[in-house]
Amino acid sequence: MRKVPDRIAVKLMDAAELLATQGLDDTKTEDIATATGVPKATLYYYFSGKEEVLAFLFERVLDEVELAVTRAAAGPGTAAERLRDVVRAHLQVFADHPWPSRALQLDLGRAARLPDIARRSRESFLEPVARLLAEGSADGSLRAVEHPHLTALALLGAITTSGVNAVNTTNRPSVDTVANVVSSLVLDGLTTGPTAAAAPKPAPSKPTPSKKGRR
Amino acid sequence: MRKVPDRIAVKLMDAAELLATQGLDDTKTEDIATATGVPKATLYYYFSGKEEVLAFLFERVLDEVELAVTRAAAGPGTAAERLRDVVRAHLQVFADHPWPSRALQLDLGRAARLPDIARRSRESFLEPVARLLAEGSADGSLRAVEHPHLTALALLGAITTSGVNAVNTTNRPSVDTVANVVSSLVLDGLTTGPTAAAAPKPAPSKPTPSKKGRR
DNA sequence: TTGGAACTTGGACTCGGAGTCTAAGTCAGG
DNA sequence: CCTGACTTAGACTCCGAGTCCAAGTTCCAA
Repeated sequence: MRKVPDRIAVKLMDAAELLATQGLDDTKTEDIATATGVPKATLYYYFSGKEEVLAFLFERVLDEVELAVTRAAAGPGTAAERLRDVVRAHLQVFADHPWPSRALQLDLGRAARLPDIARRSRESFLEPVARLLAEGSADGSLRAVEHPHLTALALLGAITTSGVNAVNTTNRPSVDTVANVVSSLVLDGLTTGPTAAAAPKPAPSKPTPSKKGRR
Repeated sequence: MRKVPDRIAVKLMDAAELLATQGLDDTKTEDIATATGVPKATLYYYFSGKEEVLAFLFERVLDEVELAVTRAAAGPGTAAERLRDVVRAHLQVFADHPWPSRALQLDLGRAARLPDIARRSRESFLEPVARLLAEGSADGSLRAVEHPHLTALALLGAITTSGVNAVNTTNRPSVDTVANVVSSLVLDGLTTGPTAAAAPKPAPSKPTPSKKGRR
């Protein structure tokens, strides 16, 4: 893939709406050409085909994510505060590029091969965040986690899924709303105070057959 | 789509490995025919094409998810405990069907249209879980959340992403490991104790420029 | 200024594979 | 048996991805 001129790159980001609404394979190369105003032959001059166009979008978005995440992770404040920033920054990228984000969610496997996806998400998100978790454990703002990489992966899922799908609901919530929901989910947890949380497994926990009566 | 005989359904679940490794469009209908032993003409007798085969896999997996989630949510114990069960049960379904799960992650947009995906995940997961959150707030085992639906969505992302991708790493972690990571992430949160968590927004929070010194 | 290299584009072409169709079966149940 | 649902091989159509080329245009370095 040759270096894509800005003129074309911008138009492609716009044309992502097509890909997001129709899906990649209901979109002919000609459709992309028509929608962007970039002729088919020119597209083939820069890309090996449709999929590489999607791959290009993928890279673009991921580049922004990487930048945003790295920046937020390196910011001021405790690790916990920076983790909050990371969540918000990541969601902001999706909000800035709703169509490419959706197109990627729907045709992820055609934007890149699995090893590339794995590598990219590792470098752009998982490792920075795993590092942040370690720092949080060191500065005391976060508890130590046994599997930082897996934890980061779960967090990535929470962010991407809520980020991409929130765009799609009838009354789209603001980035701040989504960011708060996710942050509060992963930082504060769902259990009430330390009471329940502090006791992960006090006993084999019989099914608590007693207090059935509600209210 | 006619009712698919079990004989064929089983073979298709197996052939999902093809779809997961090559992707749907590097897999010709003939390949599926060869891999499953079900001739192309027979496939077309039951399905309108490749995509409907994937859609069939999609439905199958989602049916199991729905069953597992509903069952876990209706089990005994506090809402918090049941939420833990929901996480584990959902992850177990992915572990039981690693190939279909991966195929779906990679070609989600070809397995179903966005509205269908939204509806299915709403019915199978989001609503049961949102209900569970409400119950937890009622029985005191979970704190009240402002956006239960969004929270459930984030949780769904955490589960699916970690569930599908954990399968793929070199040393695949056990379902229990992943379940514990996710549960502890969303139930206990990442912050240390109630200190940080208890103060969501005490003030407009200036960037805390002071305590820069670590340790 | 000029030469050439990189870029741009229209339009014609090939070709693989999705999906259709048919006709010859097989099988189950009434 | 007879009927209708299912099964299958194989030939066929047709769309659209990707190739190719030739005629430009732009840009830069010598």
